[in-house]
Amino acid sequence: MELESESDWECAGRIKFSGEFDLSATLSSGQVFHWLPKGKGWVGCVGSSLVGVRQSKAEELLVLPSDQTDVIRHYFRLDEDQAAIFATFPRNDAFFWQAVESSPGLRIIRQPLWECLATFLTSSLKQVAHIQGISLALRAAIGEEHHAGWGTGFSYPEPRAVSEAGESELRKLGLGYRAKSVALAAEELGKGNLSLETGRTCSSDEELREFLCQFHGVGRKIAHCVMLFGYGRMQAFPVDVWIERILRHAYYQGDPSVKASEMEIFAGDHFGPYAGYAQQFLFHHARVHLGKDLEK
DNA sequence: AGCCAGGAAAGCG
DNA sequence: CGCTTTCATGGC
Repeated sequence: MELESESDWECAGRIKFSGEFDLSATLSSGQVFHWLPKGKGWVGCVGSSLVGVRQSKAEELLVLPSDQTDVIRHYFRLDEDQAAIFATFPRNDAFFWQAVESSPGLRIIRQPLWECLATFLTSSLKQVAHIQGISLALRAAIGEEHHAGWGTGFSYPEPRAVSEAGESELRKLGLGYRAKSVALAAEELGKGNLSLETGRTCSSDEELREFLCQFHGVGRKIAHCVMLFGYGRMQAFPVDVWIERILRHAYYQGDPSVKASEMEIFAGDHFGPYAGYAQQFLFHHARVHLGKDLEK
């Protein structure tokens, strides 16, 4: 089955939701890196479940197998009151709303914690296309293969499996110097005396960030990515090179002396409790629509 | 406080 | 085909 014909989706589950949602844009927006387009939809794993998803209408998703609809609804935050979130954004920021308008259907995904941490550890100083390649190679080499009549996919390997593979194996998969960080984190978590679940109980964002920064290779940027895409801390605002460029351009008249730390504070202040959500619009807009023009 | 290694491929001309 | 850049961090 190539998921190309209507009959391939006949037994799919159906999710009706309200608000803006763009499946393709969300899966290609640099928060998750392993989904592959197939036929009219996308195939990938959510945790250890192989899932096929297709946007059949503006406000409808088809899900294979049909018993994964709840998982997918949760994964893409389709149960959230999006209008209420949009209402928290600053109304008088024309630049920001232009970024929203260019892809209003972007949503923040709720990712499993370990694969989120490991993936962003491998993402440092790499391009999205490259992270995708490594991410898939790692899953295919160490992860578990899942089959369905309509497709195949690999789940992200558990910490134990990554730790057993070791740093040298990860290097062979193209992780470079990042292999050390991933191997160390896998070792730490595989032993079982430390769990990422502990982070869920942190009462403040600062506490959670400090918890995450204990891992080798995790600084503020990666911590904020895991907080936003994994823990659902919607105010976490990762400042990477793209965000730095776009904020400098839009809010600081291109002033090169403004530092990332200052931008972080400004963002929380300016965009509010869903600053991380706002970041995703700005990031996507910077990459897709502005690109090189931003340099000047 | 600022600089630089580390590591590989995509993205440019 | 070569050169630069790349969703950073840790250590000096």
